Amino acid sequence: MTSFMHVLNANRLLTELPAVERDSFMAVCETVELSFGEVLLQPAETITHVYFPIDSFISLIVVLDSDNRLEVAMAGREGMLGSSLVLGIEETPMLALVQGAGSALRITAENFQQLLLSSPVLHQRLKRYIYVVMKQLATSAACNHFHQIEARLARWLLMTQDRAGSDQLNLTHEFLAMMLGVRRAGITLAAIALQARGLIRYQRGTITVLDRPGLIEASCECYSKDCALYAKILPI
Amino acid sequence: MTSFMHVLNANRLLTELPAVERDSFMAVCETVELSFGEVLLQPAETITHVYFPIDSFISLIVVLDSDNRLEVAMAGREGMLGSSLVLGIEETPMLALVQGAGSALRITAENFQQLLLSSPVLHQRLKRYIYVVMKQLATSAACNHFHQIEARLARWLLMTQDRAGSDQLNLTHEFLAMMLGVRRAGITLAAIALQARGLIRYQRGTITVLDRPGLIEASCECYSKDCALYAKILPI
DNA sequence: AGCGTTATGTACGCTACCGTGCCGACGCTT
DNA sequence: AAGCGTCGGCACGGTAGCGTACATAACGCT
Repeated sequence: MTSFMHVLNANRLLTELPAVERDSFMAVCETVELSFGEVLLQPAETITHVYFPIDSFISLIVVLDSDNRLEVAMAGREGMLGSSLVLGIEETPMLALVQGAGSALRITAENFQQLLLSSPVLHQRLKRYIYVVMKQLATSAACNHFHQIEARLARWLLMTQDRAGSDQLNLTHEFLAMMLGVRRAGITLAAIALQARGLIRYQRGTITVLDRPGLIEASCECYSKDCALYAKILPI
Repeated sequence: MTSFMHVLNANRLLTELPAVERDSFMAVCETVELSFGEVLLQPAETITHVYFPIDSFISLIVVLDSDNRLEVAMAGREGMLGSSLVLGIEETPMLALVQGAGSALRITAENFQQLLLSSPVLHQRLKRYIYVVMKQLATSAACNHFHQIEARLARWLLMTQDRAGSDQLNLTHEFLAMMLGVRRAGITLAAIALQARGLIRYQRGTITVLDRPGLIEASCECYSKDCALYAKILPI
C-alpha cells in the first residue's frame, strides 16, 4: 500500500489528492509497462484507457498526411494521455506514441469518467492541466514557425530529459527529425553545432546532455516559458 | 423577447439550449458592439468578461516577442472568447483582437461561472468547443509549419469569410502578413497568384472572394478538416 | 487641384532548409 | 572474422521565404 501510494505520487497530477479521492483512484487503476515505439492511440480513435505516466513518457503527434507529421506535445510524469475525456469527448485528437519506455497508471475510460464525478479535486486539477496543454499547443505553433532547428532541438532535448529523468537519451537523428518535422540531415547539422559547443555528446542512437544550463541558453525561450506556465497553473 | 432569442440563436454555441438555461443566460448577458482593432484581452491578463460573437469575430494571437506573432485561432459566431473560464482558469492564454466589427453577447466572468453551475447543457457544449479548439491548435501548428503561404492564405480567407458572412473582406496585405506570421511582400505575391487564378479580387484594403470552391481547392486540406471537425463535435 | 498618407508592386541579395543520394563507420549477428 | 543493417556525415543543386528598400498608385483631406 505504501509503495502504491509512492507510485501514485509519482505522477504530478495525482499528488495532493485527498484520501477519499486517492482511494477511489487506487481502486480502479492498474500499473502497466509501456515499451518504446508502442502506439497507444491512433488519431480520431476512441479512447479506451487513460494513462498517467510514472517514468514513461508519450509523444502526441499531429499527422497531416503520410509525409508530414509533427510532435506538438509530450506527456510524462507531469501529464496524462486521454485528457479529452475530461471534456466529455471520447475521441483522441492525435497519435500517441510511447517515446520513453517505463510504467504508467492506467484506467478504463468508463471508470475514469465515473471517477471524475466523485473526485472534484482531481477533476479540477485535470481541467487546469488541459489549460496548460492548450497554451503549450498555441505557443508550439508559433515556436515551430519562427524558431530555428538548433534552438528547437535544444528545447526538445530539455523537455525529453525532464521526462526521462536521465541525461542519457536513446534517440536517433532520424527519430528527432520526425519529431521536429524536418530532414534528418537538418538534425545532424544542429546536433553537430550543439556538440561543438560542448552542450551534448552523442554516438549511434544515444545523446548525452553535458551542459544543461548551456542547453537552456541555446534553446528558445519557449522551454522556460513552458516550465513557468506549468509551475504557475499546477503548483507542486 | 423574440428578437433577443434571435440574437441568442445567432451564436452557434447558444442554440438549442433548453428554455431554463436560455432564460438564465438572457438574465445576465448584454449586447455590446465590438470595433475593428479593439484589444479585448492581453496575454496572461485576467478575464473579466466572456464574449459570444454574433456578427463580429475575434483573432487569437500568440505573441512570442515584439517581432514574432502568429494568429492561431479565430472565434466568430461559432465560438467564444474566454473559454479558459470553463476550465476554471481566470487568465487568458493569448492576445484577443477584434478582427471583424459587429455585435457580441457579453457576460461578466463571475456571472458566467455561476451560469455554468446551473446550465449543464451549455457547460457540456462549451467543453466540446474547447476540444475543437485544442484539436485546431494542434493542426494549425503543423499547418503553419508545412504548408506554403499561398495555401495558408487561401485557408485564412475562407475562415474569415465564414465568420464575416460576406464575400467582401476589409483587409490589407500588412494585416494578413501579421496574421500568418510572414512578410508583407510574401502576402502580396500569394495574393497576386490567387487573383491571377481568378479566385479573389482586391484593391486597397478590400479583398473579394470570387470563387469559393476554387479557393477551397487552392487551400490546404486543413480548412475542410477544421469544418468537418466542428460539424462532428458540435452539430447543428 | 494639390498634398500627405497609406496600400501595393517589385527588386536585391541572403539564409534556412529542402530532397536526394552516397559513403563510411559502428555494432550486432552468425 | 565476416557480413549486414543501421546510423551519422556530407555534398549537391534547388526553393521558399527573409530583410530591406524603393517606386508607384490609390485614396482622403483641405
